[in-house]
Amino acid sequence: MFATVNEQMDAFKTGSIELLPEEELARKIEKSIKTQKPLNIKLGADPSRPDLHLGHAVVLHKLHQFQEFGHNAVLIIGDFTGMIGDPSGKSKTRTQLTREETEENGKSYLEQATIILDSNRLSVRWNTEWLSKLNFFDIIHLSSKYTVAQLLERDDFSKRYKAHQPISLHEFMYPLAQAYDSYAVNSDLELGGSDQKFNLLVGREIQKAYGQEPQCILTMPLLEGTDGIEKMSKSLDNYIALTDTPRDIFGKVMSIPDNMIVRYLQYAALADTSFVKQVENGLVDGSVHPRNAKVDTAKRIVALYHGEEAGDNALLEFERIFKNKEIPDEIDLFELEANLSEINIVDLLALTKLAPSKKEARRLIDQGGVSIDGEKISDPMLKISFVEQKLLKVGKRKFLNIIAKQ
RNA sequence: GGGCAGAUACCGAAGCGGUUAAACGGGACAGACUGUAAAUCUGUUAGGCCAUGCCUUACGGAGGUUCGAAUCCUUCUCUGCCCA
Repeated sequence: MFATVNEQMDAFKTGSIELLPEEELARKIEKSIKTQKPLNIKLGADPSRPDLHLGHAVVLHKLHQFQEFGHNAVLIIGDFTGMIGDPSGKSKTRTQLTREETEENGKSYLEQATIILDSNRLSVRWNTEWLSKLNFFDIIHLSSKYTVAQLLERDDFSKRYKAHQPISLHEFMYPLAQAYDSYAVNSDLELGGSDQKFNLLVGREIQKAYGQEPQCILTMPLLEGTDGIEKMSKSLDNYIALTDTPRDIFGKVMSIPDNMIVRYLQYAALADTSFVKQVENGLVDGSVHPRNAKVDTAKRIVALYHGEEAGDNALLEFERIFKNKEIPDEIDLFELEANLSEINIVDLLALTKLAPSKKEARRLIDQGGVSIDGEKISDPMLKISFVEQKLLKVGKRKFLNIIAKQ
């Protein structure tokens, strides 16, 4: 049933940043082989952002790998902790969510996570189950196991502290709550992004304090967003969502800076280590053109979520639009009310939401970003009849067919 | 409990009585260029209109002083620092 200790260790370490402590995990794996009992691999899900993207996928794929080796994935939906708000990596206090929001987001998270995870070897736990039962005494008891100085060691806390920025007490409780989760599910190993290292380590301390064998921790890199600088996140709008269309995934990957190609190839496309090396070297010595490497990476990522064929199609579509400046395969149709047989171009842009306001619409026209059936529009007062269907194009990638209802 | 400092557009940050829809940087958007939605360069970046101009909102909230305030005063909310 299980692969050897060495095989597992090598596989798990691949692509990770830190695995601590290694010998301890080796021992756990050994024991699991001997007793034929899978390990509990914990991953905490933050339900404050319900849209999963390729950044989350890095960790989810790693968790999936554990599943493939026969281990038990324990996905914790932080519906309770979501109401606290994880301060990790944030310079500001996070907004707290309501019960309803976390519940809904948690469900949506789960749906998206199972795009990657094998739902057969997955147990899903909502941490309200145990955290909501703790009374004030329990909480004080829990907090007595950790010190303020220890908490202030955490990078983002100490930065905020030094910069005289507020840190609310409840934020201090977050790592403890997350650590308690590890105890509650008897975690053998907790996975997380590298920014989670501190929280994961607190888990070890708390497990020990509660008389449980401490978990190992495995951290994965934080994938940069499409801007190539900040980590991928929804709030920075530099993300590629798991549920994005093939066309969007492809296009967004093409928009990453060239120096991100290798990283995306490794962590988003999950290419073999040897192949990644090969491309990396090729880019350095010039034998691989960055555009081609990027196209390949984009194709692989699309294929990962939508299949090979979708990857190929996305490439063809991309070339058609941007290389040959043709129009895409499928364009949405917008039907104008029949009484609007003639409409002003500015009104049309606002009505179709291709421009957020009429003022913005005028600006776009000014800048030469608007065309109808390939003809650039320069007069914002222009009225157009849509008795027969026409193609409206805004910017480089917004297309919409317009026709008046009969 | 007391003293001090601060809150500016998507973000960071100037401005400290008028010519400020608010410098500058980032971001975003558009254009040019390109074997890329890379890089680079240029421009734009509150909303509305019977529009070469006009109107409405906008500098934490609410009042006030003034011909005129983001800029001065009062008060409220929030935050940091120091003292207890």
